[in-house]
Amino acid sequence: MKWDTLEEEPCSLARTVAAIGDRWTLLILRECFLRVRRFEAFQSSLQITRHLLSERLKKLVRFGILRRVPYSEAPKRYEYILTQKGLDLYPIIMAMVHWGDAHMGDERGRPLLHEHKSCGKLFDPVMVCSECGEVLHAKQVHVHAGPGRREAAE
Amino acid sequence: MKWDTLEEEPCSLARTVAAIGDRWTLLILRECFLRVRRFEAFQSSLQITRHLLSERLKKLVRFGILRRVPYSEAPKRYEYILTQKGLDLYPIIMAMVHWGDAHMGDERGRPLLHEHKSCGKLFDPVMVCSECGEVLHAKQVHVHAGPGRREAAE
DNA sequence: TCAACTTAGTTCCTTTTTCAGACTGACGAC
DNA sequence: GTCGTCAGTCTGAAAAAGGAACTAAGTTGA
Repeated sequence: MKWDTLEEEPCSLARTVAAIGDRWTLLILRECFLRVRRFEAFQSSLQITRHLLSERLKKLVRFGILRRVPYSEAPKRYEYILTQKGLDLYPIIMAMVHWGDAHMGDERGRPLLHEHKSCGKLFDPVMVCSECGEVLHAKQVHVHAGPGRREAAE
Repeated sequence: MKWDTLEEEPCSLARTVAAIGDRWTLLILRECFLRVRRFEAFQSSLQITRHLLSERLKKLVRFGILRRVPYSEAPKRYEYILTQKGLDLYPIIMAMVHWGDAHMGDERGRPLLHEHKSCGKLFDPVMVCSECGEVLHAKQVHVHAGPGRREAAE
């Protein structure tokens, strides 16, 4: 498969993978949600090579997930800020954190705890059905081909 | 960063990324949730090289996400089935599919539609707070260092 | 004024991964 | 006995990632 055509596949997972489906990109996004915004800050907290960081940030900007915003005119300096499209990745990141908490933990306990400001409690993210509000399980879901799949098949 | 030490980082996202954070692994998991189980079936639907497929399946088995189960004794043939740990990845996959639907779509419409068997409706997955049931947004969440982070810092 | 520092990258070379495709081995069917 | 199926392994070439030095523009401080 050619990774540059992945985003045109008639599969939303493949398209998401095209945008954020590699190790560094996911770790960069973690930092974004922890309010890291600047090149040097990403580099030193992730120990990613400057080359790759530069490339990945460009890609995230190209996909409209980050915005490159000047914060200083002279010298020209930019920071990288999540767009709404980027903020919408939050459920993905939280789902991954939650799975890691549940299945990849060690005896030391959770690395991070999450507090919901609205209710003031420590919480876990739970995925529910938009229609009935019940917790979702893989076996309770039936998949149908949608219009985008049927057209692609023609 | 050395990818083989990623799973020991005091960060649940990093540990999840260590297990499933690459392009092929995510696509293989998509197939698993679409009930694909056999080597040849993965290979032909993904067009992944046999070498990589073999490697990725081994890794998923090593992490306890898939189980390699014989379905024929002579000749010895195996299929790969999601364990509970693997099934628990469902919210991650669904969150990615949903984001792709919302932000990476084209004029043809959604590739797949999801029906919730319990309520019979087409739905979107929504992430809510386990404590109050409200929809989660990044800005409504405050992060604290947990025991696993504090010990790692010592 | 000049050296040192900061920030955001780019360049160059080496090492590691991935890719494409051929090959293996055990069996079953014809 | 040869063709087909399934689940892989092997190999050499191409692409991606890693490591470290370098650039460029401005700032600070002595």
